[in-house]
Amino acid sequence: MAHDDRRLQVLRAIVQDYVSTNDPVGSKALAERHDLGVSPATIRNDMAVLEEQGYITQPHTSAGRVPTDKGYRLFVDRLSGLKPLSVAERRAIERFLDGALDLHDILSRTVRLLAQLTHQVAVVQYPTLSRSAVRHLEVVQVATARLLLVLITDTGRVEQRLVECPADVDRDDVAELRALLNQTFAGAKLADAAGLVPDLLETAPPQLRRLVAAVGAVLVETLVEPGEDRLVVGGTANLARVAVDFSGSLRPLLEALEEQVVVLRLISEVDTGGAVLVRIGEENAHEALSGASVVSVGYGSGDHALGGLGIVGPTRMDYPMNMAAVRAVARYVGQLLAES
Amino acid sequence: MAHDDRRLQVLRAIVQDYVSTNDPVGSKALAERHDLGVSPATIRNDMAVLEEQGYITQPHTSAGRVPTDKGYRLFVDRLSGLKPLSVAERRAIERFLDGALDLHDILSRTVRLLAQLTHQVAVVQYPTLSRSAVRHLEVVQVATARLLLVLITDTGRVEQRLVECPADVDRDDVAELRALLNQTFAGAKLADAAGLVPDLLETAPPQLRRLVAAVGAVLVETLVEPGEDRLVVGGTANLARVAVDFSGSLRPLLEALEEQVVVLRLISEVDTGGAVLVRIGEENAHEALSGASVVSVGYGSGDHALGGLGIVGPTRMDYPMNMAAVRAVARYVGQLLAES
DNA sequence: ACTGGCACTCGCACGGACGGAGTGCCAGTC
DNA sequence: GACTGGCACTCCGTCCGTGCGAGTGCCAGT
Repeated sequence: MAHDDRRLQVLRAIVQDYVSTNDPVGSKALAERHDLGVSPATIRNDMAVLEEQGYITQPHTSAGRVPTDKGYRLFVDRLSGLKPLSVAERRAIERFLDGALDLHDILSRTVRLLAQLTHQVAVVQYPTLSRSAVRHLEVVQVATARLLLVLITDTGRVEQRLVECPADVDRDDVAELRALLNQTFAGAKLADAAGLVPDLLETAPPQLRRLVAAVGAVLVETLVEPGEDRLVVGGTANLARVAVDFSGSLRPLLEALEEQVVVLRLISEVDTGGAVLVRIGEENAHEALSGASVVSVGYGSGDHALGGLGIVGPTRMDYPMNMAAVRAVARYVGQLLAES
Repeated sequence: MAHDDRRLQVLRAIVQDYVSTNDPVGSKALAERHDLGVSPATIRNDMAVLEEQGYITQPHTSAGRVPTDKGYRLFVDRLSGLKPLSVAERRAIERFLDGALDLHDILSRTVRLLAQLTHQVAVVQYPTLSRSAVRHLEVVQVATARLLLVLITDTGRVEQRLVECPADVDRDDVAELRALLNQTFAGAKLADAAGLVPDLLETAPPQLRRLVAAVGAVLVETLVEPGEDRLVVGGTANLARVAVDFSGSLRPLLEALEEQVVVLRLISEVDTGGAVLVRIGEENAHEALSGASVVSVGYGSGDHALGGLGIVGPTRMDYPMNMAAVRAVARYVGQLLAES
């Protein structure tokens, strides 16, 4: 119907204006700035309906309208695509990320890049261990009864753990252990690797048994423990700029970012195949994020995701732009990790 | 002289009161809360002198007095010691740091601990490479003409670099290279290690020459490049609590923390033997820190420092407490790193 | 050298008035 | 039936004037 359609245009216009001006938007201003082809009075009627349906609200009687979470949701789902990045922005992505030295460098550049592109807080998750594969296992003897186990994955991540051995360890045994470990695990997905440990125990030569048991235990712990999933956070300075959107108190949000609970949101979406996920305001279960939106997407090489990255900002944000930026950066990072 | 002495007591009282209340402190309140043994009128005279000398100032006529940077400096240098930590605080340090898994874990725990103890932003520098020694060098062949060089230091830091080789590499050569590298570098201070590369080139068997040259180049780069000095920052949420001290705008400070220029301040003091360094307000050359103070100290095992750690907060902070906390944490971290 | 008293200065909180932006509703028009 | 112009109303934000309280500087007295 003609009405419904125009009403959605009105909603879109409200979201766009409100995002750019931060002022509740009134019917008159709307009629002036957008070619809706109707008078303010008509727009007022549409607004009344939109308000009744819960898409917009008034901060107080006789103020302009402001989108609700539900309004942003509709806007994101049906009223906006992804705003294509400018050439300058695309070039910035390449310039920023090329020449990274190692994994940590890639991720910290990514987070700075995202923060700069979107002017929001950027969050990047380290590649999940379980989705990558073992490239190499290294064993270094650091004391007579102490080994350092270093796990190198095909995503360039390096994990290290100290292993306390039950007894003094022979040099030759270390070499043999190293060979045995690599023979067993090289190329295995980390998710599967833990399951190989029992086999390893069986096939190990007798004199290595106890050693393998100790190392195996630590290895399993390293492989399955997802608590160590690290996060890189950047751009918190951008929060100061939009402090007004958070009713003055940045505290809970900063705390949440440090607690790294946000990562749970980022993680819970890796299965979707490359779609950008937007969580708006109250949709974020966590209370500290009730005034914030999270735009996230999984990155990875090829079909499976290695981790998530995204941004956190006020619900009043430029969704089309941010969604495009997040997706573009994720794609580029995915490529980069596939190469190295 | 009696006057001078009492004037300093007055300054100390002003700093203490102002730090705890955040209100400009007046002569009457001062006389009530402290046993200075004189009347408010006398205190007023002292205050007038202190103001003339530049130790305190009035926000506006007929308000109380507030310490200047110079006033805080005098307070720190001559009027306060380090407030001993409570038993609970000491215990918290142990509880927090014991059981750390690896270097990154130690440092991120440290930064959280410091932030929690001081209620300020905490900053910890990764151990400087040049001060630590090589524990092990690992070479992993990741493609026919591509090696991954992993450097493990005695402080538990792991650095990794890809090496592009001039030609395909033989498996046996990799093993020989590994042995050669460890034989040459094991135990060497990283600062000295770069100097050993030429020797290595001379003594290497002929068939390894080209390989050693490629690896050596990357190794030198890794050893001398101090730009990679990483920083762990935490407790930024604490800034929100003291936002009022920064005239409302946290922006520059947050930006400075992200730019990691603060590390320069932290680094520039490692030579001093364990003394806590305090930089107050304008003493920090960087403009964004003009309203902030930095309390820092070097940490390390034994005589030489491995890196710096400290806190950043408003000039209006509890210096005795924060200095004590920073020193205690640095000592504990130093011990911890010496053990592992 | 210190003290009590006193006049003076300001900043700040309170409160009323005002203007403006925006709304809802209604009668009129195409 | 959908849209429009007009109108009365509401309410927020701002401005301004006032009063109060805290604090000071100075001075005369002990």
